[in-house]
Amino acid sequence: MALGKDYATQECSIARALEIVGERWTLLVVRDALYGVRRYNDFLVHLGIPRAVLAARLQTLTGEGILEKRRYQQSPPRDEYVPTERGIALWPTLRSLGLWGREHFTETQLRYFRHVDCGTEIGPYGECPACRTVVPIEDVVMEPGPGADRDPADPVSRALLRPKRLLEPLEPLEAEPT
Amino acid sequence: MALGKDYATQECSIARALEIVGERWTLLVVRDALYGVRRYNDFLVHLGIPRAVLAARLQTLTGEGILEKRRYQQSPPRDEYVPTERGIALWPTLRSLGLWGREHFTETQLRYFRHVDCGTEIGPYGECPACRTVVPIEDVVMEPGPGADRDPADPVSRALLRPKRLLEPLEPLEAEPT
DNA sequence: ACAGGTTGGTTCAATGACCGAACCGACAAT
DNA sequence: ATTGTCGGTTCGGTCATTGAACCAACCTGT
Repeated sequence: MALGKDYATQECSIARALEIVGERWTLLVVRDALYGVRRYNDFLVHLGIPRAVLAARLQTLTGEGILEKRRYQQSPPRDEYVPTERGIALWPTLRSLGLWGREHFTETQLRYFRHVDCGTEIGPYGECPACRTVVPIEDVVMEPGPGADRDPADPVSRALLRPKRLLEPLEPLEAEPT
Repeated sequence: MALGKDYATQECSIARALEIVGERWTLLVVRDALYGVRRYNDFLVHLGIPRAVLAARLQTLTGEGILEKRRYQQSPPRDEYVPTERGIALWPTLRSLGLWGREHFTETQLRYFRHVDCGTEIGPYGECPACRTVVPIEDVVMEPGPGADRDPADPVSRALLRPKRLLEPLEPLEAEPT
């Protein structure tokens, strides 16, 4: 993570994890990837991240096996970045970080996460309180909450406004009627 | 968090959380606080963090209500930094981040976390698999695993080597016999 | 054939965060 | 009076981040 790059003296898996995903923007890139963002330009407009930083982060994330760069069309050559198992494994951390942020620093709820089978909101440990099972990430549906901006500027935010499963790519991104 | 300081365009509780605890060192300071570190100097030697950065982090953490600065002796005036409820609420996030780091980037286990009532190792969701309950942080005992350094240089690491409950202050810190 | 747009980058100067070392003030012990 | 400890602050140098500009490959429309 920047500068010293490592937490040299730390003998700790938390420090180890932070060396990899602790840099600025990194976890937000992973979050977006789990939300279904795949393409360089979509990350760019959704995050408002400087291009150089995005390129650097995508490179280290693919280097660490958290995202995978995958060619999805030959001409013109276009790549997408897809979360690997290792990236997906960050979901509990991101969920609990988001929960903490919401409970302590946000007035209104910005998004709901629900169990696709029953519509129940996911509990604090990632479980469905109704079904009493841990909900795998691909069975989580995300939808906007009362605090969400109904008319965001960028098309990616707008696409994320309609309910969708996590991990499901946000492909079509059809042009809007003005 | 540094530079832009905020993730301006992000309307997201994860981004909000990262604005507060996403800076370099911050989460390691909180981790140490949960492990029982209380005093400026103990953070300093245990983390190997620059003094100025530590001072800055402690200030923002107390400012955000994550740690509380508390005078514990009058002369000479000495303060300790204690995690508040808001700081304690970061435990699930830190635990799951550490779990991710261990599973994906570490060969040997550096620490065990066990349920004090039964000695069972805490499960991936913070639960005790034997008792089938979520274990509150003060009922978690931390002890070194096979990968831990048996003879670390700084006294704080050495104090953390013997099993102790989380949150329990690591006070005495007796001088060592040479 | 050519202009212009889209995508996915790289380069660069300026800014700001972080680093380590030095310094400082309050107090205690000798 | 000197030395040591604790909890900082200050400071110059280094390194990461930023935003803007540039670039190359390819496509589309005319």
